[in-house]
Amino acid sequence: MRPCSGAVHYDDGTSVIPSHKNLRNRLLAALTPDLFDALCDQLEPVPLKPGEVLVRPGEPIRSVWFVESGIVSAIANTPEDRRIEIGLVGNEGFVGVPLLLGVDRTPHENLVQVDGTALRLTSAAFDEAVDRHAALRRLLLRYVHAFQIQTSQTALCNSSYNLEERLARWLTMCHDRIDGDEFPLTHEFLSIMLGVRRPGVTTTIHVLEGAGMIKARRSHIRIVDREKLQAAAGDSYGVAEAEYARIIEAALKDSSAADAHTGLWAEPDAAAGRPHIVRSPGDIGRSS
Amino acid sequence: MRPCSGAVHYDDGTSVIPSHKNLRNRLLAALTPDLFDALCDQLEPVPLKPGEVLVRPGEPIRSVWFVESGIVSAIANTPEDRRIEIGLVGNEGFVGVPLLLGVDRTPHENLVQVDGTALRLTSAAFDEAVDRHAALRRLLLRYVHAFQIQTSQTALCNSSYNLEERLARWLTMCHDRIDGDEFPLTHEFLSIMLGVRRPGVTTTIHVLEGAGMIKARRSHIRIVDREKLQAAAGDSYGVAEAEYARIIEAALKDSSAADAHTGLWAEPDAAAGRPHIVRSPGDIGRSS
DNA sequence: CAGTCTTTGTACGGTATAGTACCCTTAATT
DNA sequence: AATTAAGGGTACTATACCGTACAAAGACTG
Repeated sequence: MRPCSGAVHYDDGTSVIPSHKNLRNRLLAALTPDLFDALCDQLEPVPLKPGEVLVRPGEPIRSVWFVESGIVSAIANTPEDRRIEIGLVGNEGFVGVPLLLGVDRTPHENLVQVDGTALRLTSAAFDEAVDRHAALRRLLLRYVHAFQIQTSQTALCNSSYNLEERLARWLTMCHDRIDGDEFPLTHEFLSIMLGVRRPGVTTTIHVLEGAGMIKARRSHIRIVDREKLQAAAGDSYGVAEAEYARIIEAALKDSSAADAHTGLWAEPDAAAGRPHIVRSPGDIGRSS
Repeated sequence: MRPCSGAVHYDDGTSVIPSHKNLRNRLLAALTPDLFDALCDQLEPVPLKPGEVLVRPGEPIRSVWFVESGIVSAIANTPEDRRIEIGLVGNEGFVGVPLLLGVDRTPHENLVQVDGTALRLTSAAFDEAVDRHAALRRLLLRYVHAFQIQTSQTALCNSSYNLEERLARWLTMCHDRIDGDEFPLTHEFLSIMLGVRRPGVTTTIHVLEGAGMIKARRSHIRIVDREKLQAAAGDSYGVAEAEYARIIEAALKDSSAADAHTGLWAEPDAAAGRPHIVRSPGDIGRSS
């Protein structure tokens, strides 16, 4: 197995050369080692800094990012600059979906929310890879569907769930995408994402905190009782996560290990060299 | 040019055998005659009846529908049966996007809203066609992007525009997808689509009617002043429509007529045998 | 340590929409 | 023509959230 072109530096000071064995991105991990090898040389490990804009509205998308850690927001906006978050991307997905669909730019935006790392592929290399490898293309297109469902569920939540439920959903979704139980987050930022007033976020956070679900520090939120938090989200959480599990993860279990025909690898996590919590969205009731 | 396997019956009593010359679906019309011919035999003209459910949540999608006339809603829902519309499909699109993405079912629903006709393709025939014809696949994937933008904009609207703007947007979008200026529509139905109370729709319709934008009859709404209506929608209307124009329509104009490489046909409307209004979404300020 | 900026806490009136109830009109059915 | 159902109009209170303002607390900066 060939090493990739650079090292990924983790928060704890360790760094690794990405290989199929220590991948944290679940899409890449689902590829067969052969297929991953074919991509490996072109994948460049890059840090994701909070506030960094990966995709700017109306400007050509130059790369795709397979998120290894951290969280990236997808944001819709209007000419008069109203904005709202329409989806989250963590290590279960990738940023740059329009390129896969043959579109070079989009009116939307991708913004790093929680810092981390990604494996970056130039648009040219990506185009070539999906053109050449049907298994890769098929897998990523399934992810497009999953993301479409996430967007739609966000739309539904924004209009028929109250702020408490939506905030609980959002925090639960973040929790799915990070290691550990705490992440940096200001009320101001949250208010933009959820499309509500900032003081509204403050008081709602107090409600969740009062119920013992979370613990808020300045610029940080820690998930204390994941189960309760998810219950507070109600049915606003779950549909999109179940769909991801069905079409990305369950599909892997169906195929035999390293099935040459599908090009997908059956048990990515079993081979993971770096220990990390396998945080499956929809893994309901997981204890922290 | 081979005729298709059946006839399409229009409301006015006429009926035609679909061919590339009288297509009303803008995606199919964008294909080269050669490519359309290859599909033609498998396209079955079917009526779309109001209330008909084309895609049921969680059940296998058996066909795709290229809409020729009428309007189909895409609806998101939760287990506890909250629902909201996340997009409209008319003759600019097709129903059954998940199949293109390699997914056989979806938690969402597709419901006929305004009656019309479609050209239906079985999922097997569709799979084979997109597998064989890269030009078709590329075109339809671009539509997936356009639809994703529409969904996202809907999400944005639902949370940051008031009912009057959203209703104006919705009616404008319907107007883009029908012939003429009137379509059947109950307040009850609208209230479900927009995720609001039925009486709220009634009073808001009165506002738009009072401003001379629309005329409401029992179960029907007629667009009287499209320009004003669109202005009332403000920036809630336009982003998705501009994106469709950019990636589907503008892309056609860039390529030369019947460009064998792209497989797309440059000027579909120039060859249209049946006269109909070319109603381009985003054709701002068109007079009725 | 003082100054300054960011983030968070709190308050208060204002408004859009929810929830509900009830009645009237129009259309379809017999 | 009488009956029934569907669609639409109106009214009332309730509430979730907005807009705004301002102060307190925490975190950097010289």
